[in-house]
Amino acid sequence: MKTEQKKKPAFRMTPQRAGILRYLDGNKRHPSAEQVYRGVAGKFPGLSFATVYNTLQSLLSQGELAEIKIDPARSRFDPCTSGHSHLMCVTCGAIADLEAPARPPLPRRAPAGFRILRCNIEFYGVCPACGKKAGKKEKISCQKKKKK
Amino acid sequence: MKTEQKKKPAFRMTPQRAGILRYLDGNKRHPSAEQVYRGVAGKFPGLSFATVYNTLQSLLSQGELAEIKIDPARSRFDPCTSGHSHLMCVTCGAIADLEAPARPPLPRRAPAGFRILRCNIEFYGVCPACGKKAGKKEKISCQKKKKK
DNA sequence: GCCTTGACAAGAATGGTTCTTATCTGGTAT
DNA sequence: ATACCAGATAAGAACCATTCTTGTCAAGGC
Repeated sequence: MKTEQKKKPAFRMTPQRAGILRYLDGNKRHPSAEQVYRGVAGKFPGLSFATVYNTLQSLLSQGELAEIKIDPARSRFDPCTSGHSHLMCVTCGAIADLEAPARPPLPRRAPAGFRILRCNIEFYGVCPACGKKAGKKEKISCQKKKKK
Repeated sequence: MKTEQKKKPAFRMTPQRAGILRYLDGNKRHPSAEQVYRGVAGKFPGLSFATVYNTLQSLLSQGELAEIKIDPARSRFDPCTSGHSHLMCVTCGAIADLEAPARPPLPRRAPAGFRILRCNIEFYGVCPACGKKAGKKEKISCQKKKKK
């Protein structure tokens, strides 16, 4: 029996995955799955959405990638998993990093018997570019545009 | 002209809306749209999902209702809009209130030019009931079951 | 060189939410 | 009272991000 020594055939590197990894590496834009797909599909014309999702899931479960749940419309991903928090522009959807990890302020009184595991903190605001635009046009509601 | 004195024909009370309001009033279960639908449809057999969503949207824009974004699979709603934060059981999806508003720890260094508007804090954990079950069966992953 | 295992592409399926269309209703002005 | 009109409703289609299915393919171990 050699069951325990072949425990890691899990992640096989393929051209598609290499492309996805290259796209994500050092990427500070917090892309959505579709952005990853579009960013990589240029070099891999046959790339499938399923491949992107599968690869992202693999990376998530390996801890190589973080899923950011700040955008109500879709998941965004961050190759930097250092547990920082994020700030999203409610107008254009851009996401910025906040270096302060926003120390989880554990609630003073948790409901009896509840065991708290983790907490998410997300900040929302207006980015410099959108703030400038809004300043000019006084009031603008570009919420309708969905940023991909 | 009496244009300015007819400024509020906006929200017309109807039996369906009354039913939805009655269902929500004092409801501490943080129901999803579907739960609202099912809770009210008993008394209004012809009730449409669109009516539920429309009514919830009206209440949201009037500030009579809060949308809770703690559940990744669907929106949940809270008739109590007092700005408290929430704690969700990752196993069964139950949501509890945390009375401490979890004082928003504004980040020390916001990215230059960003104007911060608001922040969300959500807590995740295991509720007493699920904690007890998990204690018995040692390790259980009932994540697959989607609580409606 | 087989054979198992994981990866891939393509597209269907899922599920929550929104939109569309036609109909209905209640209040207002006539 | 009656016609009219804005808003509400029902029914279901549409939408969109994500997941699942199916069949095919390739790499590594034997």
